[in-house]
Amino acid sequence: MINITFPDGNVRPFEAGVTAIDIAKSLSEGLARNVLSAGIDGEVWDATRPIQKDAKIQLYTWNDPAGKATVWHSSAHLMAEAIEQLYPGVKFGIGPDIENGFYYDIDTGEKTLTEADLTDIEKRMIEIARGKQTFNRIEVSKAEAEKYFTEKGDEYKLELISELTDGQITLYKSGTFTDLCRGPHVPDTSMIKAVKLTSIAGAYWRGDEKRKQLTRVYGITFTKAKELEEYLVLLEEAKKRDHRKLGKELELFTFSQKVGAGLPLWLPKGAQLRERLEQFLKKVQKEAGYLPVITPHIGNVNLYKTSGHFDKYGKDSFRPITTPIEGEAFFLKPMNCPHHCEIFNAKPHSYKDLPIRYAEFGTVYRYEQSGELHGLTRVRGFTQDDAHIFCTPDQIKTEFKGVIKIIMRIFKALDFKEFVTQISLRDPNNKEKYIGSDENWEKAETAIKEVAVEEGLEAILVEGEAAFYGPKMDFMVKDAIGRKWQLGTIQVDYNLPERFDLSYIGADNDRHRPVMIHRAPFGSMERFVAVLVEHCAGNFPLWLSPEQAIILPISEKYQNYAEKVLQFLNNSDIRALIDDRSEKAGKKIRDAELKKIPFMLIVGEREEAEGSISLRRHGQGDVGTFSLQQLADMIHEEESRMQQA
RNA sequence: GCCGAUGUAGCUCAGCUGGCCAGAGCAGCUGAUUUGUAAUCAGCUGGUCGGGGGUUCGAAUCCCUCCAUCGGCUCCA
Repeated sequence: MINITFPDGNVRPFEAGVTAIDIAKSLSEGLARNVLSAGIDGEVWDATRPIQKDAKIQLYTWNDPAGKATVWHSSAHLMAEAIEQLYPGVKFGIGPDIENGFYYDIDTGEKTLTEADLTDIEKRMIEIARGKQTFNRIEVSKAEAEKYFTEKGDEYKLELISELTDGQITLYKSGTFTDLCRGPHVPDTSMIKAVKLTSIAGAYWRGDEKRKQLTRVYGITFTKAKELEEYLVLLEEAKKRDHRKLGKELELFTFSQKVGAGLPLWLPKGAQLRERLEQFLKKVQKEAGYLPVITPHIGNVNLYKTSGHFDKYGKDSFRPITTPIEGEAFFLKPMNCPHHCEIFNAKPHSYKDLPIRYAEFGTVYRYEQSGELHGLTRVRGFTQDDAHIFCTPDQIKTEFKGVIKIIMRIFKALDFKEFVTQISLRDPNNKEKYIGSDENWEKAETAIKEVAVEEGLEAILVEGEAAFYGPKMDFMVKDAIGRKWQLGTIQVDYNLPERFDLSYIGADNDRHRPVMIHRAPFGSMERFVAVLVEHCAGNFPLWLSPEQAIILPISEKYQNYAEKVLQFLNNSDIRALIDDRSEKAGKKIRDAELKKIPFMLIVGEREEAEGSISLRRHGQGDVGTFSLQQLADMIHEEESRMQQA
C-alpha cells in the first residue's frame, strides 16, 4: 500500500500501481470523468499512469491551466496523426501547447499546406477523437528511440533525441501516430470534443532563421462544443476592437504607401486625442518636477558611437544622412537618451541639483523589418513620452516611487483597472555580462523590490530579464477583454552615464557618477493609443473623446436653438457639434452612436421652450431631460473625476 | 528579412474556369421631405481593378517582378 496526500492535507492509502483516475473514482465518478491529468509530487502525469510510491496528488480538470495544457498538448498529437494520415511522409518538429491552444511545426515536404486544407484536417481530427484512442506511454532507450525515428526518416526528432539523456526518453503512441514526447496526455481522445485550427504560418526550425522554415499549424480544442463557440465570440470581440479597424472608422490615423510603411499619419481626431494625453502627462510631470527639453530629430554618428548604439544597431538602422561638403554622417535618432546626456553635460552639476529630470515627447525612428510592422503598435517612426532622471544611487528609490505615482495616475485616468508589475533582475549566475558595479546593482535591485512592497504592487520578480545596463520595472495592463499589454517601463541605467562621462560634484568635493533612469509611462504615444482604443473599444473616456457631445435638432425649425446650445457648450469648454442634416432623429442618433460620441443632445419644440436638452448617452439610450447648466456640470464632473490624482 | 494569404470607388465587398461599356451597399453631391431616441425617398458623381513588365486578337481575371496589408517566424535600443 502507498499513501496518497490530497491538496487539503488528507492522506489515504491506496494499492501501489493505482492511477490518478482510480483515485478520482474513489472520490466521485463525475470527477473521474473530468480528470485530464494529475500533479504527482509537483510533476504533471498522465491520469492513467500507475503511481508506485507515496505521493502528493492534485487532480487537474479543464478548470486548471495544467488540465487545459494537457488537452492542448494531446490535441497537437491528434492533429499530427490526422496530418500524417492525410499527407503521408511529412516530418514533425515540435508540437507544444501554448497559452491559447497548441501548434505543431511540420516539414510538409513537397506538399504546401494552405488554409483550405485546415477543414480537412479538422474533420479527420474529430473522427480520430471519436475513436477514443488512448495515449500509451512507452519508456525507451536512446538507441531504441533513434532506431524508430531513423526508420521513419524524421531528422527533426533525431536532432531532439540527440540532446536528451538516455533513460529519460519516452514515446507516446496513439492510434497510428507515435511521437517523441515527455507527456502527459489525456486518458483518451474522446475528451476532445471541438477543434478549431486557427492559422497556418512559417516558423524556423528551432527559431533559428538560418535553418529550414517549417509549416506551423495553430489550433485550439475544447472539451465542450459550447466552449469553442464562446472562444469564437471572444475572437470576434477582439476583431471588433482592433485599433486598425477602429482607427479607420473613427478617423484617428491612417497610413499612406506614398509616405511609407510604418509611418503613421495622425488625422485631426487622433491628433486631438493624442494631444490631450500629452497635455495631461505634461501637467502631471510639471507637478512632479520634470523639466521639459527639446532635441533635434537627427544626431551625429559620433553621438551614437559614444552611446554604443552605433555598434549594436548601426547596421539595422535607416542609412545615415550625410552633409554634401564635409561628408559628415547623421542618424535619425532612434532614442532620446544620448541627446539628454549631452544636455546634462552642458554644464557642471552639484549634488544639490540632483535629481534632474529631463522630459521630452521625442519622436524617434527605427528601422523595423518589413514583416514586423503592425498598425500603431509596431511602426518605424514614433513618439516616446520619454524622460531621463539623473540622480544619485541613493535617490533611485524615491525616484521610482515618483514615477510609479505618475503611472498609477495614468492608469486611473484611462480606466485600466488590472495590471501586474514585473521587476527584471540580473541573472545571479552570470553577473559578468552586466555593466556597473556589484554594489550598485545590489543597491538598485533592493531599492526596486522595496518600492514594490511599499507601494503595494503585486510584482513578479524575473531573474535574468534585466537589460545589460540595469534592472527595470515594467507594467502590464489587462484590457477589457483580458488581454495583456506591456505599457509603462522604468529602467535603471549605469551604462550611458559611464559612456558619456556624466558627473556631479558631491558634498565631498569629488566627482561622482550619477545614475540614469529611463522612464516612459505610456511607452510610445502610438502604441499607447492603440492599446487604449482596444481597451475601450473606441469608447474613450469623456475627457479624451475628440467629440464629447453632438446636438441633434429634430428638424430645421430648431436649428437656431441648436446653435445656442452649441455656443453655450463651447463657452463651457465642451467639445460639441451639430448634426444639421435634414435627416430624421433616428438616423442622426444611429450615426452618432456609430461614431461613439458620448453625449447625444436631442432638441425639439419642448427643449427649446424650456431651454433644456434631452440627453441620450452612448450605449445607454435616453437618460432624461436636463438644463444646459446641469449638462455642463455633469460633463465637467465626469471629466475631472478621472483625471484626479 | 523569411513562409503563407490578400490587394477592385472614401469604406465594406461582388466580379476573377480570360471576351457585352467593371458592379452593389454605405459615404459624398443635388433635390424632395421637416422629421422625437439606432437607417425617409429619388437622381447624380466617383475606379490608371496596388505599381511595372509579360503571355494573348483580347487581361481586374493567366505568368513574372516590385510595393503594401494580414497571420505567423526571426528581430525589437
